[in-house]
Amino acid sequence: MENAISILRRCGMQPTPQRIAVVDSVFKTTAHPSAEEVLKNVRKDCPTLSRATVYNTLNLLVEKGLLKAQVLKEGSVVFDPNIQRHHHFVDEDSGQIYDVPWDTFKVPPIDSLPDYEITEVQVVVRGRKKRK
Amino acid sequence: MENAISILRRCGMQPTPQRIAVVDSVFKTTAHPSAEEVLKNVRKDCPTLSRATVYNTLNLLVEKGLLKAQVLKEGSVVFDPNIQRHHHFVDEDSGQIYDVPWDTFKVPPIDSLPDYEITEVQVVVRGRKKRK
DNA sequence: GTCTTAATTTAGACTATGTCAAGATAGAAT
DNA sequence: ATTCTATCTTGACATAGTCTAAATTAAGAC
Repeated sequence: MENAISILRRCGMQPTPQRIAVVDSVFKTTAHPSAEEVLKNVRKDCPTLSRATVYNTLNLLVEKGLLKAQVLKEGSVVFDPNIQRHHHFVDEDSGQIYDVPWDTFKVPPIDSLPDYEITEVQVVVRGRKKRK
Repeated sequence: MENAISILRRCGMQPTPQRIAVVDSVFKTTAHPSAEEVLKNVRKDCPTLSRATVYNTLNLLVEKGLLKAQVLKEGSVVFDPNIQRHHHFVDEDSGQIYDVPWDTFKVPPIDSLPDYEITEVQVVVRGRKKRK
């Protein structure tokens, strides 16, 4: 993983200890954490970290395009460091979210919405583990 | 639209005035309302309707399979009376959600997750109106 | 180093969505 | 009429997220 400090520098954010900790937490996982989960994780090392700082940092990173906010599960937005286009699989029992490679599905270009600018297309697959 | 009373009867729920009003509101629209929006709508006619009754009724209808809960926008689940499989387009500015016919996309069967039971597959398209 | 200013962080208040339990109410059955 | 069950309401609670004002921290000028 790229250095947290250089990620922050790259988008013109001062690399404070709080931000470094948030970036470390969210960029080193593929678990699609919510802001509250990031807060809980980072507070283990940095107990005074405030909720507002986590939300500010994550939202700034989304604005800068280094992180993608995804609406995939009930109750909270999750954050995805994978900004290449891809699909998602959601385990409806555990809530776990997995990336699905882009070329798993052939999504044709959308020509039927000429006065809209399409910002995102993805296939969302939901399912649960079979019990044998 | 099918009669609200018969919708309720069909899934073994007593057709009380509150439930009839909720069913009327959510089945006669294609606007994908949230529970809070349903509450607000129905309260115009039935001001004593409680929040819990709306949530109970909507969740019961989802359990019975007459309504589908969709996680498509930040902050709240929306309810969709269209239970045939289809895709969705989300206007990221207005928050409006539109149904997209199933055969707009060719989604191949998913063979790569043999120990999962797939409960839902849909393409989610997001975009915003072009300003000319 | 000190001062000034700008950026950042913090705590806490606040709002919105959603759940839950306890009591009140209404219907149906006897 | 009485009982049993289903439903509804109120209000408390939980969680996600935003906002603000004050405190901290860092940066730049001198």
